[in-house]
Amino acid sequence: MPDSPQHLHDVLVHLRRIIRATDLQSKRVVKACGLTIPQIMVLRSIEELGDVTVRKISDSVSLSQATVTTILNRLEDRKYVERVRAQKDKRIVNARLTSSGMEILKTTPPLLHEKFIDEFDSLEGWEQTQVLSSLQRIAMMMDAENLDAAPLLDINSPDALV
Amino acid sequence: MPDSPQHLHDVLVHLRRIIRATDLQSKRVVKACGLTIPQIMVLRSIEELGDVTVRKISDSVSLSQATVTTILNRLEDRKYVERVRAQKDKRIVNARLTSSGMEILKTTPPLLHEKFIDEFDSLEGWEQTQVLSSLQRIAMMMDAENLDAAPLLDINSPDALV
DNA sequence: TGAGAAATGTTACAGCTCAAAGTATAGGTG
DNA sequence: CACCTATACTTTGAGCTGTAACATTTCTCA
Repeated sequence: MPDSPQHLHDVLVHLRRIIRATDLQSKRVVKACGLTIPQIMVLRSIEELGDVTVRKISDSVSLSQATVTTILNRLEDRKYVERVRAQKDKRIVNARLTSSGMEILKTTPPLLHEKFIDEFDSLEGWEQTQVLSSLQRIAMMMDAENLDAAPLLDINSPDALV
Repeated sequence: MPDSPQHLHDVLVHLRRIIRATDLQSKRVVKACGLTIPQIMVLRSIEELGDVTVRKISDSVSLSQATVTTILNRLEDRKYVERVRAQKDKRIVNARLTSSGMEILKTTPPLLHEKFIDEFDSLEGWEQTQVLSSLQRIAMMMDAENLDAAPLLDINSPDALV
């Protein structure tokens, strides 16, 4: 008989450790290149999507619109990003990388700690898949916005893993 | 052949979604009981450990000492917690729940979203185990402080979980 | 056409989070 | 005792994060 309350407590503990590790890694990355992880994620998102609205960035990096706005403020202050208001619909603001923005992106280190990358790489393929699918499963289960998303996923079926 | 870079990117994306979901859940909890998740975790930690030092709380909830101090400040302002300086060693501060603190703890909702709890409960035992061990694995791999911690853990053995 | 609803983004605010610097105390060694 | 180091905690500063309230613009439909 599974001890769910205990498991749920353990889930909480591990999540906290993961969140903390992420914060610590962000500090390390700042020391290495002067940008935080969220800043880099926003920059990369702009690089990948081209001129892009705040809303799209926000979806792409899983941050609220307000958070993206404040991050963009800082990036704009530092001339890594320009805001361009759309002609057609003046509500819309498009973010665009400056040349400095493109340059600085080249200097950014990996966003996951080297230790993580090494250990993840050293896992067997099926282990990587398992970790990834568990992570995805947790992300979906925690996502209270999309209440119906869960049934769609079926990565955990044993067949998919071999 | 596993596509590690892609997997690592996916790891990052899922982690961000999980962190965001945690933030959103904290806001929901605040509305329900007036306390944030970190505040509740600190209160619970004190409840569980009795009079306890800042350092021990910090270890127990995976937050830096500085963060725990600021959380304690707020909890003390609201009379949920008292600080008591130790007689023997005056550097040490022990945190203690007040009676209001004990009361408020009884009103706190679960820290994981109900949707998560339901879905987690509905998983097969082995699936819960797999999710949990993946989570633990990730937490360990991300923990750059304890470089040697990984080999110690053996929670993955099936016996421990059934 | 004109009022209200909807969409896009920003601002205000409160709280979380860390590292680094600072304060106070304790312990050890000459 | 005097100094030096280590420990426990707090303060400071900067950034992240969300919600709610706001301004602006666009859309809808009567």
